[in-house]
Amino acid sequence: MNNDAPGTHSGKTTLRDVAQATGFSINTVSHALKDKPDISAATKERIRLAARDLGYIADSVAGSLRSGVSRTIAVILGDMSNPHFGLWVREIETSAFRQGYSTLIINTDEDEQVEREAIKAAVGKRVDGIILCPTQKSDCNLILLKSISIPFVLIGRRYQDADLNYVVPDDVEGGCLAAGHLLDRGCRHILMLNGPAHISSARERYEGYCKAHAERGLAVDPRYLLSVGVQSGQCRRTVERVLAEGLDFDAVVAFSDLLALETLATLRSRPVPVVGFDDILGGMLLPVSLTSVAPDLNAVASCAVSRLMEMMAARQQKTSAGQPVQTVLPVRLYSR
Amino acid sequence: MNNDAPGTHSGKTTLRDVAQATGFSINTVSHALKDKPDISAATKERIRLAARDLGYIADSVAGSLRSGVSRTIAVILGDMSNPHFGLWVREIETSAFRQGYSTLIINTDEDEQVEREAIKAAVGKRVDGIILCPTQKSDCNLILLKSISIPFVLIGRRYQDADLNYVVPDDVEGGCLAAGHLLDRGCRHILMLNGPAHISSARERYEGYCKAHAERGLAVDPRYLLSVGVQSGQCRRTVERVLAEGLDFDAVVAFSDLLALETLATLRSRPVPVVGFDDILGGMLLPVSLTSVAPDLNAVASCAVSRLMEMMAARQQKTSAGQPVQTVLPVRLYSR
DNA sequence: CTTGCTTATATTAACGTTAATGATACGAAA
DNA sequence: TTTCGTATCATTAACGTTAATATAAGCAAG
Repeated sequence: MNNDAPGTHSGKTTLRDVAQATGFSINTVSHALKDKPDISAATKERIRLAARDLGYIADSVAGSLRSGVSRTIAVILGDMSNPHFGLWVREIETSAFRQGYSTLIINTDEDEQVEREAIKAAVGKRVDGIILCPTQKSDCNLILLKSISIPFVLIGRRYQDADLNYVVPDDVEGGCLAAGHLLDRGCRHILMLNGPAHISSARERYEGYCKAHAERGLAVDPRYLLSVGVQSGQCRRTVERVLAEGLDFDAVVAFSDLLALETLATLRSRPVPVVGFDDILGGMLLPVSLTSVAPDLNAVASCAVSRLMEMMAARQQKTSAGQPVQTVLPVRLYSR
Repeated sequence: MNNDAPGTHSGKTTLRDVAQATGFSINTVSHALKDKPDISAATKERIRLAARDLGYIADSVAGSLRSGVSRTIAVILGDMSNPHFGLWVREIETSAFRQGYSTLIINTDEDEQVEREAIKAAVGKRVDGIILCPTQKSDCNLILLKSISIPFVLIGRRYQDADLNYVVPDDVEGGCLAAGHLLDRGCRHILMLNGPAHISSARERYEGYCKAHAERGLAVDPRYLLSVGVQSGQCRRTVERVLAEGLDFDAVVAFSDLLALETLATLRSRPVPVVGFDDILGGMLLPVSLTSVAPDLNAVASCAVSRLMEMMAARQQKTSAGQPVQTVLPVRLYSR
């Protein structure tokens, strides 16, 4: 026991202070507060009391440096103020916090360069795992991420890569449900206001859209596929352009509920059925009705967290993380 | 130069690896990569190249431990999936990231105990600053926060405490604007579906509500003040109860746009004017119209970040943070 | 009565970085 | 020539924790 220390101590309480106060060694204090089995119950109690009295808060930065684990995860995605992503982040953070993990959030604004910096920032912060909704503008950030040996799970978007872990909704089925719903109501010219083609979910939803037509022996007119930026206002302009060009449509499938609602707002006068995605109205109670295709958003998020936790645990125990897990969650059509 | 190292190296690239590769000392490499002035340009360039080739990513955990700054801030609030908070977090994160800071987000669900753990987690992670929207159920977490010498800024809610730094909208004026707008339209029995009374913004908005009446020589009937939990569905029940009880009202001021929209949905049949707060529809384009009182939400968030940055800078330079800054941002009434 | 095992604690070293300080060489000024 | 500053780089120590290892005491078994 040689905690020879300067009498007074300026800053915050450290293990050393608690050690001095109790007469135990720093290591014993550390083990006691971590509830390790090799400390007697009486000692643990004494130390815990002293720590509480001194207002000790463990410095997890120092702990991380030594142990190599930070109990922090990073969530990297386009824009968390988008309700759809916001719900994910909320669920991820809550779930992680309950398991003793902190959550670092980074918005990429769908910018690949920002995404790259975000990944580097997360790695530098020594996060134990990353949940990423990739921009998918190219796969070079994916390559970067794979080159670093940090567990990560993709959410909402995926690559054709058997090594990856991801959790996505069944977007093919989703597109099929959305288009099928409208086709079965007699619509024959369904405008698809889709997301950018580099995003897997956009491609897959269009695939489902085509499938729904094919299943009913109907042809797909490619003129009805339009790509819309996700920024607000983009949709209104696109719809107005379509109207001006005189392309005739009797229904709309939109890439998100936000776009769907914007479409409804733009088409206010003419009552065209619109189907969106993500069911963001499910949690609220609004004076609008909207049909929407969605998975259980919370399930997607918590599934991603679970898988990431498994991978992080495996890594810590130096066991293999096992086979990649690729989860495709079922979607439903909601009428609100 | 004695970077005697084992030939091969398992894990990630560290300063030592770059030092070995270039023949410089670890310290020189560190200084070069941090662009300190005491390294020659040629050396900096050589080191930068080597670092890039080796895929070096600085370990900010180690850096934080040594330097005492983590370049991380924490945002602690009720529920970031609430659009109003989501916009704040989004703005805070983006603004912080641009200035080289990472953002830790913690949802308290308005639970005081969780808030306490959140603060401790943030302190343990050695964040340089905290932006907090306090639950205000009591002020014991505020006392905790003040006892730790970490800069923090309150956002959206405040205490009567001259020592605190906060950024809030002008809620008194907001309540006054909302009620005044309805009074001027001839409404005389304005139901106020307010937030819980322990929240400062709820109290202040009611103060404004009363002020608007007083300014017009009208009395306020306290039966028209109702407190509503912020969880979804609460509002519907409250409104239905009011209707059942036969309390007569000809307008509604709701504590948030979400509550306002829920009220509109509940009152669908009877067209009662409703005013909300936060103008969350401002960024979207929805097929609903809603009158709302709000500050510039992004301004609130970026103002909080600016002030926090100032305080963190002052702390780092060991200068005083100066007088507390208490910002009350103007609000406007928007008709969407 | 020793040997060996278990329990409870202490000691040592290390994580990767940066602050503080040291050292060297070179050129300018005395 | 000597001295001293300056520019450039190296060395040392420290941040606070935890893994690994050592030590001591107590007790059971041979």
